[in-house]
Amino acid sequence: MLKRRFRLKNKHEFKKTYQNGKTVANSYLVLYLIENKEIDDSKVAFAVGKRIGKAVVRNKIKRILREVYRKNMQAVKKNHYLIFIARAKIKGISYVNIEKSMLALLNKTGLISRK
RNA sequence: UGAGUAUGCUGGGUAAUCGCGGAUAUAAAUGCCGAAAGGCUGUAUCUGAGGAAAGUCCGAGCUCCAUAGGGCAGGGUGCUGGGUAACUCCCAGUGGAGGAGACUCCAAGGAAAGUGCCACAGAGAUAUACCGCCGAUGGCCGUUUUACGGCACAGGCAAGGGUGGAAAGGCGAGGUAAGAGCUCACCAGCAGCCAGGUGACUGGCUGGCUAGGUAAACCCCACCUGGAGCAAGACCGAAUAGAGGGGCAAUGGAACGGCCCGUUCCGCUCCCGGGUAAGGUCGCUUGAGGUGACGAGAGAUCGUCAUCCUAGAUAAAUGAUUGCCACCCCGUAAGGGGAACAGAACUCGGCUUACAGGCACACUCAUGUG
Repeated sequence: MLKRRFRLKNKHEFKKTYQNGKTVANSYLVLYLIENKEIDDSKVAFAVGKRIGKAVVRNKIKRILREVYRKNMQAVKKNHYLIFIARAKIKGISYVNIEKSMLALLNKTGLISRK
């Protein structure tokens, strides 16, 4: 899990990101993204809807997403709000594939430099 | 040994690295963010999901609405006794149903208060006569004429057939023209009395002879029952503008689960200086609490003493990776694979549903051996 200051928490932050943010997606994830120069770091949130599965399944996916983000957050550019939304296909996907999927989205938007 | 019945428990262990929530301690700055409330960092130690955390189906605590009030309506429960804070739960019994048995299951008050319904079939479903039986009595006819035979007209019957889940207790004997509780024995059912039991009820005796089912159909009877819920609710709190307390008067409106009562508010006036949204803090975990011993009880459960403190998040922490041991599967082996149902959200007591494995104890039936 990330520390609190790297998490997106308030309603207005969510609202702003959903309404004004850019969107990119692949088959497992959707990413909402907006730049905010008022903050020093980037803030992130993960949404896993009820369509994905029962509580145990959803928790598991959230935790994997957080873990993947945590490992790669050094490379992510600052001053952004990010929201990752899990899509139905993500069920049963391994840690490695989720990591690939997330990195692909971050590359696409230029938030991290391609290795 | 096999098949089964019932009860209780368990729901991998251990170690390492990286990471997160909470508590405590400590350090750094008269620091940073914010209007304020409040929050932010490092280190150390401790601690961090379940038996169902689930479904949200019952019952409570707690909070606010009036102190939760009265009547009606509505809703719930429904054999007996006990347990409990309470229950629709639990325990022990009674009655009924099922099973060879251990044992299991039951929404188990009232159908002679009333009403409704009982499809199809069938003549008829609280009511009948289709087939049928009889035709003693009365009628008609015949003859060998105070009697007998015939007809099946009046009429009698409900035994048999047939229909049905169910056809006016069952079965046998007597009885009769044929029949019928018409009479009798036994059985079932009903009422009364006696005995036993706290009671549901059980046993016996006597009597009159018969009363269909259905109340998770309306209904009757007895008992219980106010509403909303932690997004309850309390507090802190910019902008903007409102709200709280006391007194007064009259009729309308609104609110308090539906209606009636009842209560409160809306009006005027005086006083006070405070209140709302986003946001934040509290509520928030010490409780009908766990564990052990002893005692009471048939049991549910209760009492006494000792001891322990065991998640409190809020776009919501318990994750990722790996080693060893244990378990299951595949394989001669090296080795490979697997591990259920499922994630706290105010807290308890239950119920229900889901569930890979494993353990303990009691009992029943069958078979074998001694």
